[in-house]
Amino acid sequence: MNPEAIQRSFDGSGLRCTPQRYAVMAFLLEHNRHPTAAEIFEAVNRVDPRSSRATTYNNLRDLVKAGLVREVAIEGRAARFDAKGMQHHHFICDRCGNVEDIKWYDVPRPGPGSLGKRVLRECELIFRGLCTKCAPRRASR
Amino acid sequence: MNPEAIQRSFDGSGLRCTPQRYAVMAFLLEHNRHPTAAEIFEAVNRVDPRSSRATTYNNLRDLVKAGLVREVAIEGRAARFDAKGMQHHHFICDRCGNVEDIKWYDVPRPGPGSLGKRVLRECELIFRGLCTKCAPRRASR
DNA sequence: ACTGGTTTTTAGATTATGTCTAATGTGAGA
DNA sequence: TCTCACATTAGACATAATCTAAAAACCAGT
Repeated sequence: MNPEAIQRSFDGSGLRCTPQRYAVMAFLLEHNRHPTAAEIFEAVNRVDPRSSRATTYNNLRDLVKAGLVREVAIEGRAARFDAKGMQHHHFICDRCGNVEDIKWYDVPRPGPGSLGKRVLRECELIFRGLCTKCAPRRASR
Repeated sequence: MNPEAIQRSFDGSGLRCTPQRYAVMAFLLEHNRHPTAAEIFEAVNRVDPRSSRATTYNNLRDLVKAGLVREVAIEGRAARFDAKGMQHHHFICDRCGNVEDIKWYDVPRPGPGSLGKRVLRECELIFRGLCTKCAPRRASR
């Protein structure tokens, strides 16, 4: 996604394109590392303009609410963030907690019988195990 | 699951069957409400014997490590716990954060091509939307 | 029953993560 | 230019969970 596209996605969600917000989005788009809020904060502050911690959290929240970014909660660790580019599934490493993308494929939805009156918005598949780096030393945590 | 079965499942994992640990497991088994650690702590302490907060957390961790209990991380909220009885999927409410069980059905696994050298342990499906209680007032958070 | 070693529990301090507050800054439209 | 809603900020605050160090419970072997 290029700068203008980021602009446009902000416009479409009624979000101003501030330098701080732009920096967060741009960082997420050019790293599919699924960083934590703390990592994003640090990264965008290694280059100007300076952004505060509160602003980083505010912007992440706004972007998630706008549907431009996905938040991934992980047991016992900080949440991770992920620009919603192409659809994909997630692989979460038991050992290091890193999140990696798995090529998207379609998932069968539950029958209306088991959903009842619930309103389904999305449906995500999460794989767990050991990532490429951790698999060799199949250690405990 | 009856008391002896709980005993046996503890034995099988090398965990002593202490009153505090038993209380946690029994509570999880008789409520499929997916309570938070705080709720479990409060609940087991409404009846004797008293269990401390640290012990509740310790025991939950032990049970998760032993594979008897599942932990479900939820964005912006406390983790929830779930005795692993029958296999099932999870529905997480966008509005109230409650977790509900969805009848299990088999999920296609990714091809070995997209997994690479990763070691797959499990594969869970998470549905999001509004639960039965929240669907009527389809509000924002 | 006593000993020694392991596991478990405990209260409270501590850490980690994220949110809130109140003041200040910024920019788009009248 | 004025105005007002939106953004940013530093630091206080809140919440969830973990850690620490000491005491207690438990078991196996004697």
